[in-house]
Amino acid sequence: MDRAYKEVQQITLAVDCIIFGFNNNQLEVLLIHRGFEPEKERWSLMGGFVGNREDLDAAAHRILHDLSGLEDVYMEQVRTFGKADRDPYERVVSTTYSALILKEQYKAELIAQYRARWFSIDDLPNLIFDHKQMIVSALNRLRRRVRTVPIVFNLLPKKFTLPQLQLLYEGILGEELDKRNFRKKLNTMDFLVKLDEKDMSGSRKGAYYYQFDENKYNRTMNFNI
Amino acid sequence: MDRAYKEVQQITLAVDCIIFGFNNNQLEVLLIHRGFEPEKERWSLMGGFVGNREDLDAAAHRILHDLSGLEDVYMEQVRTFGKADRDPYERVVSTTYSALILKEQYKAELIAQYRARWFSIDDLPNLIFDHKQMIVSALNRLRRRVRTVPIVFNLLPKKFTLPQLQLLYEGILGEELDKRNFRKKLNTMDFLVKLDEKDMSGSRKGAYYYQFDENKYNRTMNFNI
DNA sequence: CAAATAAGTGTTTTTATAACACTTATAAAT
DNA sequence: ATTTATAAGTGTTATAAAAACACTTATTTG
Repeated sequence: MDRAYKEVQQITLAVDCIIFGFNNNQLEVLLIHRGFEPEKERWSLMGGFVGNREDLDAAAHRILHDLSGLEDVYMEQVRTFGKADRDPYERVVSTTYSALILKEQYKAELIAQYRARWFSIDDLPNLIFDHKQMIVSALNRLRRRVRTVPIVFNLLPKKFTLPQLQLLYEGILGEELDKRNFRKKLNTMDFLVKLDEKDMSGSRKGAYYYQFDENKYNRTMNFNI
Repeated sequence: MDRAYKEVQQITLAVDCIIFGFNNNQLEVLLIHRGFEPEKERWSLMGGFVGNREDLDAAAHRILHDLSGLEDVYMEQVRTFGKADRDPYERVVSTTYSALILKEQYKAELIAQYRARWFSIDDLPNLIFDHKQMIVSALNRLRRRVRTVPIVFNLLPKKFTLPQLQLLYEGILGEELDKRNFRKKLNTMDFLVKLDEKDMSGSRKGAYYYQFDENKYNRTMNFNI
């Protein structure tokens, strides 16, 4: 191939995906148990290499799709890790992307195929390279973003209850929220639709289901938790 | 060289620096008039390529130093631009870093050497590739950051006046601030030291000089404009 | 029908932000 | 010397946002 900048060295470029899910009132990350070299039998993020004619964003989506079967997932670039020795085997610069998925959408057979597992963010295994740091920075970003952008609904089924939503926020933010203040805010923002169906599984009284109404949200784009 | 991931394509990796300065109550960006191909005679950010054994952050500092003569500059990674066709000559992925420098520290001979020029952010020339977008995203980040981290002092001399500081904030944020509220906030945060020397150049009354006291700031790390 | 349990609901207090106008120190002009 | 012009400096009130706080209700189970 022709090279316009001939003297310049080239570098292997990777994408690593921090895939967040939610379960048992805990924020979780999907990790794979590497059945291949290098670093065989250790845990790592889902990653892959960027093709020479491939957009960086597209590479992230392709890798996520290959490793999770998911398409059309909300994903954001986090940051690029470029220490020369971050991968001891070869110089690899890696850009991280973070995705929020509903765990049930993740295909069980892929879990088996990649020997993947969900880990609570409070209880991560030893990870290869700088993957721990990558998760930390993605989590920090997530904690900032969830307060101003309605992305948490990617982690919940279409119908969810307010206690569920609150537990999700508490799980992500790592702090407890006041039930009344939380609901008051949601109410004033006015993008949740109350159904007249109840989830009876979590309590005797039952909790009403709600849905996120994207159109209502788009009218104001006002979001602040 | 040995390659651990043999089948993987490699990509040219660049760093582009968005160097902000402040003058005439305006936030400015340093651009170079390219005297070389490709895109000769057009304006661009200061950039360069990442060496194969070089940390990404180090590359950013090296490039900044080469093109500005500056060392020990406060610099932050902004984001990575990776569209396959962003550089029409060759596939180049570029990570942007943003720096804030005091214009007077920038060596005049380098301005000549690189045919560089400061441009007000409200009046940018046509730029190559996606450099306009890069400036926009760095500016957005800067606007968020200046409110919670004391980085503006990089754009001011050691001794500065409160009117100067306020004009700087107004220039960065692109909005006017209330003088009394602005000063009240600074006062409660308590990291500025008032000198008993006045700057008489801007008014008849003269404005007291202040200094940023990093130790005082570090005690509370409380910053919010 | 009593007990247990999580869901649901408003008001008050506190804190932060926003709005607002006059006095003062000095240099320059007369 | 006196006046004039100019930007620097200074507090209070009003409004909005965030935080603190406790009881009632619907339903299941024993």
